[in-house]
Amino acid sequence: MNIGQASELSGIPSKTIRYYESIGLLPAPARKDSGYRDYSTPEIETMRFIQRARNLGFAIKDVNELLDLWNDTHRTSAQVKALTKRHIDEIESKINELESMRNTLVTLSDKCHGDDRPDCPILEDLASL
Amino acid sequence: MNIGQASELSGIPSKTIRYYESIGLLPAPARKDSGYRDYSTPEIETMRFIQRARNLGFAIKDVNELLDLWNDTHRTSAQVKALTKRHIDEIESKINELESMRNTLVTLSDKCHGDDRPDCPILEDLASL
DNA sequence: TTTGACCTTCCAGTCTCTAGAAGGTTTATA
DNA sequence: TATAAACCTTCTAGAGACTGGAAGGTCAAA
Repeated sequence: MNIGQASELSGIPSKTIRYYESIGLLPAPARKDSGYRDYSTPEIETMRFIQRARNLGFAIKDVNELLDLWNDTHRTSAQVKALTKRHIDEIESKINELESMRNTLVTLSDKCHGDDRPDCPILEDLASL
Repeated sequence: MNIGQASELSGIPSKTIRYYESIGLLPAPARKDSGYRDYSTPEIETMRFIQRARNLGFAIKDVNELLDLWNDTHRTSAQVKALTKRHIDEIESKINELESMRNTLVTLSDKCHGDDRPDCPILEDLASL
């Protein structure tokens, strides 16, 4: 099948499929006489795997590792769990950082009149007058 | 003062100060005979303003707007508050996205033995068998 | 046959820096 | 005074993960 249909079935835009191929995340598919890429079902499965992993926030490098583990019958579930734990830890530290920002911003915002007057605690805090 | 000291006082790396200048976030400072950049106190204040805004997650474009508002005596606090609210909304949607990822990952991870066996609900979910 | 929807490659841009190269200047020490 | 160390300069390229656009080839239907 053409890249357009592969895109629809996998949920990955055609451009991104080509990009994934260019960085080696996806193997180069067969080509038709026209030069068009020609995908088959197992390749679509791989794309869906990639798409789900990306939706869970795994970096491309991690997705690559997950694909390797997926294809390795000698993998241990400990390996997968360790990779996932690392990722969870990263997500949680990002959440904490964002929550801290949000708390500061909400506190400042609540103190700001938000009317026609120029005085504003948000700017004052940034300038730390 | 030299860029090194400006960097220490503002908390912004020298390289980043030059980068901010190159994109017009910071005005080009005076130069000494040697060609070295020569900063004075008000410029450090601007840098600190920028650094605090960046630490609160404002994008460069937003920092630029905040600087303009800071320097505009005819600004209204409503303008600042609106910009801040936009930013808070963005942060909250990122937090929600990350929390949703984390919840899924934790659920899957909890079901994974994490031992020497190869079977793993995390991979199974990604492959959606 | 021609139109429109596909497909191809390649280059550039996004965002916010950061590393490194190659070289000039200043300061401190031997 | 010589020289080494610590600064500073500009420039280019790379990170991560795409996305847009240009210029052109292919295919299916009217």
